[in-house]
Amino acid sequence: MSKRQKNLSVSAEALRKAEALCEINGLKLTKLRKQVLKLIWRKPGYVKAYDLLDELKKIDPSAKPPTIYRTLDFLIENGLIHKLQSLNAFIGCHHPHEHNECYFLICDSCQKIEECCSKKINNVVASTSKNNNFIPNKVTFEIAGTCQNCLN
Amino acid sequence: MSKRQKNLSVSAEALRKAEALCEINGLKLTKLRKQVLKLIWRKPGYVKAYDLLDELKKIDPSAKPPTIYRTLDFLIENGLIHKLQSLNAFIGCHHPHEHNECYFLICDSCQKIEECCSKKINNVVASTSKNNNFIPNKVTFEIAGTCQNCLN
DNA sequence: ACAAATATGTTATAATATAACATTAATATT
DNA sequence: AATATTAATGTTATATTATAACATATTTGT
Repeated sequence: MSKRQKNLSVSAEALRKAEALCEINGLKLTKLRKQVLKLIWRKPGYVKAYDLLDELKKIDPSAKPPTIYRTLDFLIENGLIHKLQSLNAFIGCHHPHEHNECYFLICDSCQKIEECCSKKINNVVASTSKNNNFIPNKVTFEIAGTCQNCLN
Repeated sequence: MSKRQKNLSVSAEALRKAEALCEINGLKLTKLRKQVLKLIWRKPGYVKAYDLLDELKKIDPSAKPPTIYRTLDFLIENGLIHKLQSLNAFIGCHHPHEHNECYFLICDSCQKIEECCSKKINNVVASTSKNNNFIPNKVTFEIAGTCQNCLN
């Protein structure tokens, strides 16, 4: 399977998951939201908001910054995508609603992102919070560095 | 000791540490850099770049965005302050150069920041990276939520 | 004293994001 | 079905965050 084919199937799978989840949860995955989600998945790595806006404009020339940012907000709130805080960028979530704590390995060299979800990390977040009498709400955990592929 | 006094002494201590470290490492803590570092420590929580710029302008009316951003870059590179990626904000480091991995508990309610450094977290970063054949460079770990004080 | 490197000054603009209000579409209520 | 309510989208304007590019000054090394 070619890279492009693989990406297409990942994207299609993500879209199906998103539709199913919105159905179940009574969320409206409108035409606009679906288009944006599709655009996000179309790129192999992460996407920047204004790049997304440029893509969207090709479909809907009247699109403007609030169009994108509102849609991103919806997708983030409902766990369909994540914001990478250290990059001001966005990326599709591979397992929406399974849980809400995701961690990222960001390759500085090839821009690829690895989404990691580990019990160990969750435990550390929980224990760190507990030790400080802190009630966690949103966790940002991003490790930038070099991926295996780029080391060679 | 009053809150203000405490803050003053924390700030003074931080400044002394910064001076000592720059001395040792052959870094130039110029007048501008020291002023900015002082302004950062003067606030109890975190600071935004343009707020800092406004403060700096009171001392030096010719200050402009690059003045602040360049100075922040120097301070970050040399471990004297941290950038909070999820807030686009800056905060002084309590233990510059002791190590470079710091984690933050950010109270959404009172804006106070707790700087946490834990072996456990370092271990998780190391093991997560290793499991993914990833060489970590910069870690962003920020937990937003509610602090003990704000729960009551 | 001179060259090179570093730091700062200055202008302009890029990149990221939101406020505020208008309109349209979907849903619920009578 | 008509109406009210809520949710989504459209639109204009502007706020916020950050950097590029080039000029000048200061410090450091030779």
